[in-house]
Amino acid sequence: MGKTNVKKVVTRFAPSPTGFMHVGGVRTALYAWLWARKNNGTFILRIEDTDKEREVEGSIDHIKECLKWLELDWDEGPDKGGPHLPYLQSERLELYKRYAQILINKGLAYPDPYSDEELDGFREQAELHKKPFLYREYRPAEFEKWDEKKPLRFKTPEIKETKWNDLVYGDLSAGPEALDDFILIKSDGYPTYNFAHIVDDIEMGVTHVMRGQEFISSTPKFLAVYEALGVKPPLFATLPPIMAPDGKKKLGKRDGAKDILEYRKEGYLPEAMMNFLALLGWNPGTDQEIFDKDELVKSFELDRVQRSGARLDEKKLDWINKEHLKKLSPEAIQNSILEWLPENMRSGIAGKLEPVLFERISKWGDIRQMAGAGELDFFFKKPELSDGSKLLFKNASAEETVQNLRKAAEWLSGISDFRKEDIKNVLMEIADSLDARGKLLHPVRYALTGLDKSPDPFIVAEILGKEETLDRLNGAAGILKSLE
RNA sequence: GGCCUUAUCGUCUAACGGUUAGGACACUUGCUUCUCAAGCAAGUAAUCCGGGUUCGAUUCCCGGUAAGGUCACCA
Repeated sequence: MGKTNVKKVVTRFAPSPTGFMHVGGVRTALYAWLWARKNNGTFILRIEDTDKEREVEGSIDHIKECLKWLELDWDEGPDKGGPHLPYLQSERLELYKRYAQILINKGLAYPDPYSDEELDGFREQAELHKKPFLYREYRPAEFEKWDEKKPLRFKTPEIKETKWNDLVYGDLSAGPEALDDFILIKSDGYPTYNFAHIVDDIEMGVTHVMRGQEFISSTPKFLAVYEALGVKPPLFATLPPIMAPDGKKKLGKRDGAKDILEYRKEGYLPEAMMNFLALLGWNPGTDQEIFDKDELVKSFELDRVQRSGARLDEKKLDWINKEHLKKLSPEAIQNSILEWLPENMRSGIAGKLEPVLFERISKWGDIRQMAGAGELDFFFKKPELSDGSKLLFKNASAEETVQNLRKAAEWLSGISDFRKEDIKNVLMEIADSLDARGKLLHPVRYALTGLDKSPDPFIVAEILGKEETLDRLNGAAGILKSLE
């Protein structure tokens, strides 16, 4: 063994429990997890619950549920323990006060004497003069003693330009405007994010901090605190923003960001989601696009993380999901079919649906719209053929389509054992007598399912049974007839 | 408004300063199929603009422009 001077990699995911998680947060978690796993390091889950106002009940469970779904296992954190207990910031208040005291003793922290109104006034002035608001310009000449009732501010030791290195963005810098006397401890006794995360990252030995690009502008403040504390800062890896699918704005809950667990409901595989998220802002530099978990861990590199924002493209997700579905073993599909079905379909007819789903999944990699979006409903109730013209195949006339549907119904009624093989034979026989198979098969499919795209009409007919099948075919013919 | 970041097909992206600017998704077409979202084959489509450095810029520098972020007792 050589020297082990190289510090063990420690990363963390530190969400605040303020509601559901969307792809943005989960991608940050994924990258931190990938980097830890790739380096045989430690991945910590830490809950940053220092804002009592915004806290949403159940969020912590939700966060854990998301990580579990994607199999992002944490080595330290809630439910798991570890050498740095507790992992909820709200239970670490004494620690933050201790660190605050260090700064006070150095003369680098002081209580804020101003009222909210006074501060608002300062801000208005700044805006009026089209200048950034800088609290330090109003810093009191002499510091009072902190009574723990007033907010405690950091006294920026030196106003200067800041330069630092980022693992993703390279050399970064910011002007002196980025430095200000920000709040360390709020008047309610809780620390701010700006302070708490630094203390915890130090205490927990975090070596790599991954977070969104919105933190670039506050990094100079963080660095000033590290310096004041006399601690070497960790390495920063800033992640590019994820943009909303339509607009150009950063993806946020307001503009339709989805709860990540919605995707689970819609039938996406966790591995597909992981694959998709990994590629949203990173690429391996090869043509490979489909990765399983192990391949991702192996291939992931911070220096191939993208710098520009990426738009969320669900079409790509669909494709990746399909590729993963097609790779599933028959056993895995078999075991999962019932689970993927909507709850109201799991009993009764579900047994009959299994082969349909099985084929659909293994051959087409298709489950999402089948089960998730309720497009299996046609098995349970007659589809509404609201637009009768959709029964027509390309340039087929209504008249000939009515004839074809009637002929199909008539011929099918002659089958005694209503099985998909015979159904297919009969229908194909009629179809082949026409110029285009589509002129028969399309209207039959649409009459039975109300969909352009569906499982094959033969097995659908078998499952529906003879009576229902004939009923739907004749019904569709009737609708068309009335359109003429 | 200050500070900061980013900029290659519609989208995600590749390209030691030298490539017919590559791949994937989406789209279109053909074949096959079961009419289909699978498969196979093909096609359309991009270096934001203007200067500079260089024998040569997608690539380096400067300036515009555009987009995003940030200036909270939110994280």
